[in-house]
Amino acid sequence: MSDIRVLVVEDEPIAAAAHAAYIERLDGFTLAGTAPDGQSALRLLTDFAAAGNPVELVLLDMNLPDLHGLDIARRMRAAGLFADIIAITAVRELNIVRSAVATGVVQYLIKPFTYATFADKLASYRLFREQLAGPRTGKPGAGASQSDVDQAFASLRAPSEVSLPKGLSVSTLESVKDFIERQSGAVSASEVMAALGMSRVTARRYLEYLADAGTVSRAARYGTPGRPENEYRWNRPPAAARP
Amino acid sequence: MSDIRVLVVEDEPIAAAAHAAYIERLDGFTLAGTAPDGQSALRLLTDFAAAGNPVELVLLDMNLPDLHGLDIARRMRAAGLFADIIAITAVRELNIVRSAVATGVVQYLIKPFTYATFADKLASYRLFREQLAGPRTGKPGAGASQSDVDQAFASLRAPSEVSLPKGLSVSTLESVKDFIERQSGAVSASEVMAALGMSRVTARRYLEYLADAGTVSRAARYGTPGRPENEYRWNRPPAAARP
DNA sequence: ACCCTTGCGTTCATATTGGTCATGGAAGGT
DNA sequence: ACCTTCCATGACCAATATGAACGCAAGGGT
Repeated sequence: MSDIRVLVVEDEPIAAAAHAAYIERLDGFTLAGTAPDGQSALRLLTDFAAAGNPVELVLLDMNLPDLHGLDIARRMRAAGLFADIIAITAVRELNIVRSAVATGVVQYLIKPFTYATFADKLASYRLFREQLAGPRTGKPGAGASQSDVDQAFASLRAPSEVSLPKGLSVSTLESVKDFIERQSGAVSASEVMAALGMSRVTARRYLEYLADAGTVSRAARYGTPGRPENEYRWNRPPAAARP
Repeated sequence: MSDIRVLVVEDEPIAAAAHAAYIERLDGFTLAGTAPDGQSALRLLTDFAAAGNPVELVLLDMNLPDLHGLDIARRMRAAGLFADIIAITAVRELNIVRSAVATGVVQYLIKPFTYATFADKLASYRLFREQLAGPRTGKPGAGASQSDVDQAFASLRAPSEVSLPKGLSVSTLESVKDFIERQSGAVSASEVMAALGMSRVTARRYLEYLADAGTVSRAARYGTPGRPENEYRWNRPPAAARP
């Protein structure tokens, strides 16, 4: 099977270059081009399709200078462009997700994401494509059964598995991240311990990991007797993906 | 949450009546109308949307006298109609599935199907909608994390009893599901083991499958020494009214 | 200025559970 | 009656939060 042709749509040059580099690093994918805004993206897609060399997958940023990503998706469908779309966005609005799904968005990436997450999403998409191409070897083009379709859908929508350092669990990390994000100001390790019902050591270890990852920032808190306490504050996510 | 309004598009009167009856039998869904062909379906959708009472889900037969289902989906998107689509077809062509996904088809049913399959697909769609409405309690529109989106997508896929993974039996799964549903709070794998008289490995495997399918949610239980224990909670918010 | 108090950072060993592999036994087909 | 298939089980190893112990850096009293 030939490679899947990908178009990167991203207005920020740094992020666009990063995504393009990601694509070329991956096996089974080929970069068809990049576009900085919606109009040029639609023009590129139309040109490629007219040349008989259509783009099959679009990495689509939702926030573009001229058009919203959902508008681009809608115009693509109206123009008969059936490329699949992986949405990339920094706005974490859940109500957009449903509209995105309705316009044929197959994956949804929230910035900032790591390369592992990115690769995982694209790998699951490739698996989805492969399962649709030939679900069963003994059935030469006979047709698909319900379970074949189910399996293809399942591989497309399987949750990602991120690799964490030893000693940390995914669910605990999610709890801690969720708690810090809800707080308006900074939190200390003891406050996390009390709020989540975990031990001080555990809370501190996860906070330290998040500080190393850059998700939270760390500062000392003075003024109280005793050894100064570290306080952690949620960082606004940067616009670019972190590798 | 109010019911999900459904439009049935099917040219065969018998099948249309059957699907309509299915919808009305299901909890959480309301039949908005039926249409025998593509033109009337589009007109109905437009009228409902103009009346401020839009259809949220379309059961769309692929083979209609005037238009193909994919054409209807394409025109819907072009007209700005963002209703989700569950495709129903007798033609088992896999290459259509990809185009269907690109136009926002969330589920794919192959005729003939049983009522159980039908109900299962719609139940997973409803769970998807609920998770997008409020992914986590106590988070008033703060935003979604990557895992929230992943979980919503995961609930949309269909790993139901139609395609059980190897190593699981239907009867055991029913026992486990019944037990968890009866519990008010969360249960651990060990409690399921003790209550149902099965081994810990078996209990854990079924709980893990249910968590993966989105039927139950998984969380860590802290406070006790030793490795944290996973607790599983039935994932149904029917009476849990969120302020 | 010195020392004591205070509370957190840090480092282990420990207690449990999660995850995996190979085995046993039962059900159904031939 | 034999064989295949399939699911539950038991035992193993790996993983992860906890608790105690120790050290450290500030504040406050003398």
